Amino acid sequence: MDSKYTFALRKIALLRGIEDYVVLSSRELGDALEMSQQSASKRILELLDEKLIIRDLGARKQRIKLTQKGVDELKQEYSEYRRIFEVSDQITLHGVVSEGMGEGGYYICQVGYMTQFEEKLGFRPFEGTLNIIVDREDAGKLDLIRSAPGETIYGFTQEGRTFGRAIAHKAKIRNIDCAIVMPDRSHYENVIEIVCQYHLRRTLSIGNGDRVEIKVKV
Amino acid sequence: MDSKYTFALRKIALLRGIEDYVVLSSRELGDALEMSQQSASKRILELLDEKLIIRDLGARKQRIKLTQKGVDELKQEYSEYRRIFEVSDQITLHGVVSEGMGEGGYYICQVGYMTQFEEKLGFRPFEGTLNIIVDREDAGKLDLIRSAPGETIYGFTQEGRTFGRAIAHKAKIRNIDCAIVMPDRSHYENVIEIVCQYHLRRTLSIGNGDRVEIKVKV
DNA sequence: ATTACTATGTCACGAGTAT
DNA sequence: TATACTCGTGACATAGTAA
Repeated sequence: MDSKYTFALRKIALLRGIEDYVVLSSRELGDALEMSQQSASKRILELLDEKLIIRDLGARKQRIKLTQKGVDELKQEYSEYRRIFEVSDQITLHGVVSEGMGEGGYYICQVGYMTQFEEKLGFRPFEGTLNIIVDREDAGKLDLIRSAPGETIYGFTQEGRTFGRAIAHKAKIRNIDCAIVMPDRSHYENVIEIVCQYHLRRTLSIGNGDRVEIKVKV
Repeated sequence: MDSKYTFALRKIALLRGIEDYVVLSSRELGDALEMSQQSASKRILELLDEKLIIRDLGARKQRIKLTQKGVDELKQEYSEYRRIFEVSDQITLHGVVSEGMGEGGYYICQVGYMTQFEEKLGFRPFEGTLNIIVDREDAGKLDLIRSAPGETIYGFTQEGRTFGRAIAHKAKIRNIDCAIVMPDRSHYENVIEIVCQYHLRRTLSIGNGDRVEIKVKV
């Protein structure tokens, strides 16, 4: 990706062009990018061509908004910066214990997953997962974790049913070894599932609504 | 600052060129930047010219390292990304209460400061500051706070002595209004000073070594 | 006021090559 | 092997201007 494009995208994003359309004339963008109105206009056309932004060209003023592709492009650069400046090899997530839908438990019990967990994480998980709703302010850390390699848990098919690929990241909760398991496809959710050798609710005496801290290795 | 320069700086930083010299041939940099060896060589000369990197040109291999100016340039872009993706209007700092040197208390008692605090923060500070050693993982948040406007507390001269300018950022500690006060010149320290209407150690029953959370408005 | 086309000038890129 | 020079080509920025 050309750095000229992300530079322009970043300036548009700073004007809140991620959440919604933002009124932005080519002159204003030119001022922000320290270039002429003509060049800014051309840059906008290029960004449109690359499908990094979409535009609502009204009679008098155009309104601009980043596409998902544009947002993803910026998130990738943001991840690079985090890798540069957050040198620590662990990321601390804060959140609260949630009921969850019990689904995770059903999935991880599948022998196709279990053997991989034992092999790649070094423990055989308790047959259930602990769901954590991660604090809004830590949502960015989830992207950072998603961009880390982790342990790949391969998918498989059993009795005609498909079980998808997942990525496990080794972690600790109150100094107990565990792992957070994320579906392969980025979900952009703020709920994570934790697998652990022990029954965490009982072992740590925690229940729904309790605040917890998870240290994820990256 | 040209986006081409920060793009190159970022790639060098990802190779750990912030902490120490990194062996990096012009061909390798060219590969990382998706450009020719010749252009990468030219880019290196430009970065040297702008004093964004320094180089140790050995007989066979050159070693490259970012200068402070180069690091600052990247930090500024990083702050922009944080402003984009950490949309919350408050930043939560974690840290532990520290003894401090008692200096802060002497400074803020000066009437030249006190009147400004009353006017700009809406309370008359208790005559002393609470020092917090901010967790290493939250160090980046301090940069983000420094890049926010805050309330400027002007310097003055009294009895031949100069009292410098400072920036106050409104904050809350356990839901009590307070403010963190930072010297104008970036110190890159991880200790912050908190001023508050009340004697925080007594009001909150906290002492040296206790963990606290401060929510700073930005 | 806008956006964006065309013409023109500048400079960035890379091939070839010297060191 | 390296780095980095010269130089031809073209991509990119801007001025002028149309719509």
